[in-house]
Amino acid sequence: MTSVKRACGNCNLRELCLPYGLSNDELERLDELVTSRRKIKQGEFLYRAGSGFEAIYAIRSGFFKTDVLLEDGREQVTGFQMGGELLGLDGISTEFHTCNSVALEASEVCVIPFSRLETLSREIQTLQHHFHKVMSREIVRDHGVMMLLGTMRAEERLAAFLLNLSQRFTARGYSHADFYLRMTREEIGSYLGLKLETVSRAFSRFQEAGHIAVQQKHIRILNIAGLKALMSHQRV
Amino acid sequence: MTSVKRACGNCNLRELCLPYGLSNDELERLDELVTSRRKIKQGEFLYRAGSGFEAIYAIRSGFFKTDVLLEDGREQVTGFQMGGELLGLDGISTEFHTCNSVALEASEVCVIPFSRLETLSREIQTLQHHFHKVMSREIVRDHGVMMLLGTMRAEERLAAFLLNLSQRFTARGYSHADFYLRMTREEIGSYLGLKLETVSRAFSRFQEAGHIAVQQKHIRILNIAGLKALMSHQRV
DNA sequence: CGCCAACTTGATGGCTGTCAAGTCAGGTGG
DNA sequence: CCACCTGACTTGACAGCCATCAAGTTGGCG
Repeated sequence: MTSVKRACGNCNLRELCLPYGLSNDELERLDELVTSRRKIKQGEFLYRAGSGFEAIYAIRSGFFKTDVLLEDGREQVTGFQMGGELLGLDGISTEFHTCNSVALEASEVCVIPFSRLETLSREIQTLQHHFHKVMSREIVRDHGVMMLLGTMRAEERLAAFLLNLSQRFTARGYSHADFYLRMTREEIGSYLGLKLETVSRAFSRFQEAGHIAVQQKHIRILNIAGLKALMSHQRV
Repeated sequence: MTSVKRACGNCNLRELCLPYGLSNDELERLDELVTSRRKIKQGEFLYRAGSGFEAIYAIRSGFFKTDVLLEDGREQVTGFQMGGELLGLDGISTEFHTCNSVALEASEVCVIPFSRLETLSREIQTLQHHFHKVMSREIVRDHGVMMLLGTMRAEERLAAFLLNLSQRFTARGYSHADFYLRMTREEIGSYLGLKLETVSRAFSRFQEAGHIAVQQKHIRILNIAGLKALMSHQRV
């Protein structure tokens, strides 16, 4: 844990994160709340299913996955998170986390003590409303994943996944067409409800079709329209 | 629309709904906010994807489904909702609803104007916290559906679905083992990522195995342990 | 340099989708 | 009151997508 001054005011992710829309005065009050950061090494847990819930976390740098485990060992990756996104919202419900959060690369998060966030959002309407929007956005995102898992075929799922990543990298100022995957094929597969071999085969077919260039985790998107077209095919 | 006094104070669903945990004084203040109700006939929309968001809705009686449509016509049912549950949380994010909400039987909902709910939850900490819990619970529920869609086989999905319904009926004072489905096989299938024929076959197999008795939409659970056991089988 | 995890590719099989035909139940109108 | 009609459901046959099993390749790291 490290402590910081001006956590949010100086953060270049603030437009993607909790401080969105706050005035300078309000930002300062949020800064008083976000006083500690945590560094997480690759492979380490930010929190585990079953652990007590006290804070939510804003990703300052790095990349995470969240997953749920069934008693029999089956794993479902529920999401991949990057800078500016919030982690831990699942814990509010029961005061315990219900999923695991694992860093897929060396990362740093801002710790946001939840009860203090609630206090502050009782005082700052903008903050309150934006927080509600963030939670709602997560629900909408989850509906998109259900759609993906419930109705799409393997190649559609992977195309949707790549387009989603591309879009989020763009929003953070990175290339939309050239990026490194932080997760393994198995983790992609778990997220998409597929086996790693199926993911690998789909990558290969995309490459053969000239839609992307794959070199292990290095992805270059060559034909965005081609990927988008893949998603409008009905299940035959 | 009808107007009411003492909307929540007299409602027997209040322990399952938004008023949970409020004092009598606080309940009265919530009652001032929940002043109108809406009756929805079977098959009618409570709201549609794309329509403006102004309020969330608490189900006073009846049964709903929510679904998302893809441009090419594919439908994903994202949930089935019953008394005491909140509808419309998806709309907070963008000020527009992102899914459709359809009554599966004649229903009645309490209209909760959202901006007024935010105002009140800035004043009543208990309400604020409980609302956050409800949103978080929805996120956790969605993760459960992802797990179901991503890792479970057809019979496991249907068993999980029946057990979930049973549990929710129990919480509302109905029989856990004898109930009527409000949705069609096709809607169940959409929710579970299966085709209606597969749902129908799974029902038949459950019946042959003596786990349930099916007569169209009338379901009797004969062997809960048998259903639960179905869910612990690894994908072969 | 060697080891290991991650990945790719091929062969095969099974679960579930698809297509088709038939059954059932509820509602309407004569 | 009953015949008819329609939507919902069931059941069977078959096929295809993806999982499984297996073997080989690549790249990173000690």
